[in-house]
Amino acid sequence: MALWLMKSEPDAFSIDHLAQRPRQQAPWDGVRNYQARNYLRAMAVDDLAFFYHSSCPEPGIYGVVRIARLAYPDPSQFDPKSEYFDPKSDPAEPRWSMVDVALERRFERPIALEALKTVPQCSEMLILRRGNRLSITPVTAREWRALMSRVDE
DNA sequence: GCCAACGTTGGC
DNA sequence: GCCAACGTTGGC
Repeated sequence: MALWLMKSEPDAFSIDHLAQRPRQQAPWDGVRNYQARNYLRAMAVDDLAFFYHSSCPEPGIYGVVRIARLAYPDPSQFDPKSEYFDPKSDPAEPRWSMVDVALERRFERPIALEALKTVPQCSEMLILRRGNRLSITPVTAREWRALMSRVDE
């Protein structure tokens, strides 16, 4: 089983939005970066991912989601009215993928970015790298354990 | 294929 | 709002 971190601006889509969806499940659409897309396609059902809020007053990890459906074409790429519309994507060979995620756990106390930076086992995390803009990144088992043990303290 | 210009991201 | 970082675009 692989572990991930998925970033979203909470104004657009937050862990609270996910919690309000039927069955607390939703498509993770709008990824328009090739490397992030490749990570989406590498995900397996039941992989777990941290849900990270960015561009907000308190950036950080707000909970955990489970991958509920394997990557499939993101319909918004073909919708001219969508902000994610991509006129260059060929319906015969869709360029952009998405997965479905289901809420696994919402942290009572989120792990703030500020706190994340102080965890020694997490010093190599991609999210902490200056200028990193990837919205989907792999997380190691060691990083995962270190963070989950903080949550459960 | 190079690379400058431009747009976007995201913490602060 | 600022600014650094980085991906994408497009002229050559």
